[in-house]
Amino acid sequence: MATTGAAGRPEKRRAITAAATTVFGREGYVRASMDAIAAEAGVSKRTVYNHFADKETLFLSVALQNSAELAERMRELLAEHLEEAVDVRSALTAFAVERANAAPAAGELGALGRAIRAEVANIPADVLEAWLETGPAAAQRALAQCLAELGRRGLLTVPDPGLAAERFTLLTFHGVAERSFWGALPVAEEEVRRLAGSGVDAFLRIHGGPAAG
Amino acid sequence: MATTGAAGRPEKRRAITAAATTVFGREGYVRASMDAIAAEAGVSKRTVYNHFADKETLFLSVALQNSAELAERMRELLAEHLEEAVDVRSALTAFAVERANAAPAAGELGALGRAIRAEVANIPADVLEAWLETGPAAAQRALAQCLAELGRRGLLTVPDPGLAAERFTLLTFHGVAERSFWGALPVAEEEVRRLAGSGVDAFLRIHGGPAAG
DNA sequence: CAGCAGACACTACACCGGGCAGTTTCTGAG
DNA sequence: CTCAGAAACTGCCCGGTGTAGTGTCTGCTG
Repeated sequence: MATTGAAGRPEKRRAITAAATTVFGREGYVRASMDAIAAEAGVSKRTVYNHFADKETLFLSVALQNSAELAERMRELLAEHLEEAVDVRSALTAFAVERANAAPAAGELGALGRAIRAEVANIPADVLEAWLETGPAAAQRALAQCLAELGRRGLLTVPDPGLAAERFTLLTFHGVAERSFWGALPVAEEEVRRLAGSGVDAFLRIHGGPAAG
Repeated sequence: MATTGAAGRPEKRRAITAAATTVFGREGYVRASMDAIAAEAGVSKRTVYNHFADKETLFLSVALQNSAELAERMRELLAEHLEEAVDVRSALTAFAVERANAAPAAGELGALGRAIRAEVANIPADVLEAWLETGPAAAQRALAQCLAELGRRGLLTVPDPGLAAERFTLLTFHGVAERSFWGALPVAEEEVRRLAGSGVDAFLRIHGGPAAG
């Protein structure tokens, strides 16, 4: 078996998960072959099966690992841009641009998310829930906390932080995600900036300053 | 041969495209098998290949056909709900709910869109562009026109119809689409209504009435 | 009758998962 | 430090399965 325990050399295991993330992200679950993953990891296919029971187990494993990394990256971006913001508009805009550039566009992290979204109907409900919880939902919670703090400091009007976070994500992020098909196609930097700016603009009309309701 | 011309009996051809839409939508491009499509159509596999050169041709063909139908359905919804609206809020809300229920959630139409989004990296650029143009982009244009008309009638403030349509779609539609993974998972009717209502609420704070900017 | 559809077998290929024998790498005892 | 032994890895193999696409003959139908 050796699906989770400390079986095998950890270094090989890491190489395998990294390779699986790359290949699953590039090809999608069905197209990705275990041979390709083994080759990408510089490891014998037999070794892959020493570490992971089967293809599905490997996929779900890297999916969960990936969602945690993605949420972590989100927390970093939040800390970098919003925690000590003074000019809310420019801080939110910078955050939105970096988020849009980092999460779906570039390799690895967001690419695997695309594979997961494509395969969602074939993922066990409990694993999917765990993925949502440690990834997207955690990211949204972190964003909500941050916005609430900005509200407390009087820079935003945030009666419902969860709702505000949802709106911010929709307005500044989903436009880019949709346009790039979650990172499958490139989106010009200029376009990202335009969408983020326009999104922040809309967001601030609803939640900006202590004047709005 | 016989990829597009009027080869074969049109009735069989329709059965094949309908079956392909169903199976591709349910299984995705890679998992869907030509045998399954032939069976679903109640037709021999040989007949499928008499009408369509290969799997990819069949997929792209139904993709384009589907996007046109989707845009048409959108125009119907717009005409039904917004063309003669008097109470903007309730009209927009009703439209948003029906759109969210129709497009991604239910079968056929939106399901194939999910397959296309999953396969986007393997679709020829010109076909993808054509799909975008006849489907999502056309739908957005129709919505923009409608919002512009509401603006002309003084019910909304719409300086840039295209931008307004983009925001409306993001706020009232993408939340549901994301939550249901573009129709792969069911979303409770109540949840749809909540998201649509909250989205319209946000939209009206930006574009509502002649007072806003 | 002419062309299209049906049924069925068939080729060619890719892939998952595992078996096996030999080799490398780590560990721990002397 | 040396060296045996265990554990992990490698490379190649094979079996089973699923699938795209084709060949071919028979039969229906306009």
